[in-house]
Amino acid sequence: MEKTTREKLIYAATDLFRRKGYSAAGLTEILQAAGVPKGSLYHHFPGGKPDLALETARWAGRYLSRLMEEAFQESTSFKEGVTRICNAIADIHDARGAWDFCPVTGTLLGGPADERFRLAALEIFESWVKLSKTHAIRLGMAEARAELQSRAALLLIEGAWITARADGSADIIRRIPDMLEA
Amino acid sequence: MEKTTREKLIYAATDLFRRKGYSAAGLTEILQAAGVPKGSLYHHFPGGKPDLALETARWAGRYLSRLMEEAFQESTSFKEGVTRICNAIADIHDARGAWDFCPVTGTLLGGPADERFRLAALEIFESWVKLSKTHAIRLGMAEARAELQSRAALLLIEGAWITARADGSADIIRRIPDMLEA
DNA sequence: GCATGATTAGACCAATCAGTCTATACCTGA
DNA sequence: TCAGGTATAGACTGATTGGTCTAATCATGC
Repeated sequence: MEKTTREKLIYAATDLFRRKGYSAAGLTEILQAAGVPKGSLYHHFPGGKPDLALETARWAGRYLSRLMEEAFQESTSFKEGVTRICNAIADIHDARGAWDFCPVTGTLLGGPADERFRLAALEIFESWVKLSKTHAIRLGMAEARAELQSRAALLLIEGAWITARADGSADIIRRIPDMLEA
Repeated sequence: MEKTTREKLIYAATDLFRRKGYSAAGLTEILQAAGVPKGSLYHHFPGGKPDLALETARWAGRYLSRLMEEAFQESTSFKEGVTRICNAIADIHDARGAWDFCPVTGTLLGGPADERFRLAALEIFESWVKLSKTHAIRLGMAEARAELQSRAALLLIEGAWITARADGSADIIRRIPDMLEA
């Protein structure tokens, strides 16, 4: 399966944005990693770097949504679902040998103080909470508690994504499930 | 009390690093905000931007440690301490009218993939956990639980710092105490 | 095989980046 | 009042930034 130019750009950008953040990741650097000339970037993303970042974050957001959906589908309790998600994210960290930002954080919130960026990030975060809450209720949790637990899970995961970078280890991510009911 | 040049630089850098992150905050911009010429910066911080960032993060780390220490001193339970801390942080957000990064995150983890940066951030985070854990035990919590709850509090606060930026509101920070025992 | 729009290719540009350097002003102690 | 170190001041530099522009190439329909 041949990757399209657009996909190459999004993959390379995802990688660099979450490793270095929006500002520190240079356009030339992304282009080089993608093996794509500058002209192609501005053909596919006329808005330049911000356009690419927005699209990249949405793509990563959908990727993680899928990961979460599968985790919950296989689970018989909310905690089991969160455990699967955390293990999966921690495994990604370990496999990369790098402790990056959450792709949404690195790409959007590390970028310019643009309202479009803020809203795109908000939309992705809220979609995750909604997904989690829906499954929590499906698995027997009361609505109010499902809401609070889902938001707590998001904060714990985002926080762990940060401190894991400082730790140089993904261990803290695997400890999240215990924190949810501590 | 006259502010020294060094202090002016650290204050301005703290402000800009947490608002835009290390990479996006330009040196010229910091200098202008501080009202200090370039020569002075390299006199006080011979290592340039990285030196300034390291010092800035440590200063902000101590500031928040003090805030936490006072919050716990005035409290009769762990939850009350966390509540005071969260309210104080949320108040800072509201007072600024901006929803910034945690100063440590923005300054150090938003910076270069330098080992010195990573270790400095780790040291600050760990000092916060230690402080919180000590007070949790003092307030009657068992050691293992004190450790876990303190780490959970750190993750929740760091995570909320991120999502508050997307929300454009500090409300989520005020909901953290409920999550700790949910 | 020719024409047309889509795509690739990369030279080029102004602006900005962190950092260097020299000159001057300031302060303190003699 | 002078000497000498400290600090301020900002012009300047080379590298890099995101973005523009034109030319070449590719694919597709006639």
